[in-house]
Amino acid sequence: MPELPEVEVVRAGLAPAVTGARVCGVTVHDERALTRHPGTGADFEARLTGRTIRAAVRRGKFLWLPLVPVPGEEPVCVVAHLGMSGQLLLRSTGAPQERHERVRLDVQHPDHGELAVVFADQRTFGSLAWDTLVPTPDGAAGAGGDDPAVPTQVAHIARDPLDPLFDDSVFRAALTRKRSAIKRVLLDQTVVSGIGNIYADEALWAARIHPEIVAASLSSRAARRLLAEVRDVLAKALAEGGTSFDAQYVNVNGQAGYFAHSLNAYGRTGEPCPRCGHPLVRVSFTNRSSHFCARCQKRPE
DNA sequence: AAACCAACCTGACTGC
DNA sequence: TGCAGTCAGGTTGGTT
Repeated sequence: MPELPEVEVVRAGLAPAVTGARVCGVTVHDERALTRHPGTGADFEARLTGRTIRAAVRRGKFLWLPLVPVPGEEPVCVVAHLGMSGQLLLRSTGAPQERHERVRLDVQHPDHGELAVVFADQRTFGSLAWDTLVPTPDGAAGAGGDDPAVPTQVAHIARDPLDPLFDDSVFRAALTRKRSAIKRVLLDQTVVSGIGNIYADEALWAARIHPEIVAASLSSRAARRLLAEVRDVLAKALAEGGTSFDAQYVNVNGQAGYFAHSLNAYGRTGEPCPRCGHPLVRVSFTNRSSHFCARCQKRPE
């Protein structure tokens, strides 16, 4: 379930279960889930076993679990990315293996007892990895009111639009320097993080902006409107538990989100635009699809 | 430096 | 029933 709202739903579900919990066992079923881990599966298991989780933190679509420090060691964490089909599930200890289970952490929580944290991932684009925490590039606090640190793998990722320290004027200034299509810029995680194909299409539809307009050609007013719509759609989707089209995209308890019912453009090819009634179109774009209303979202001649 | 594309995977669905 | 082709929520690393 992998754009900002879905990852935040997972983070929020994970946090109370893992904060303060001790990892008493790690099982790597499939090393393809560790493509971003610097060592083998056995190395991952050995490093993590016996450690205590301090929090569950997110930036954009990345999620990480900082570990309680060991004296003399640099700050470390387990960093997770769900890719296209990754899930983090909370299960009872000893629960049967999930269909696409790749890694299992058995944890012991001082208040909640034993629990299994299962990483399942059909397409294996997601991953878990051991990583060190480094100071945030801007020196300010990381996500979730945590300390000013991010995993090295996340250092290049911009703050997301729901981060209180996201700088709107820096974002708008970046747009004026980009000659590529506005949708491509929205999907560039080094400019603004957390937005994927669904919410890019939804925000552009809401702001009445054609996805292929050159970013730099947007007026300051249009850029402000777009950012406001990005925030609005992310917040609404989060409130609805995220977007689920099938059983792949679920929270830590395996439940789907409801936002698919509220989509205005994404996946609605041929249906009438909810605003003007003109049929929505799907256009191939960057090896994926854009959905929009050609009447409401005019491309300049 | 910025922009683009192929590659990494599995599974569901469509049309012949 | 089978088989080929298409599509799916993302990121990276290499090439222009």
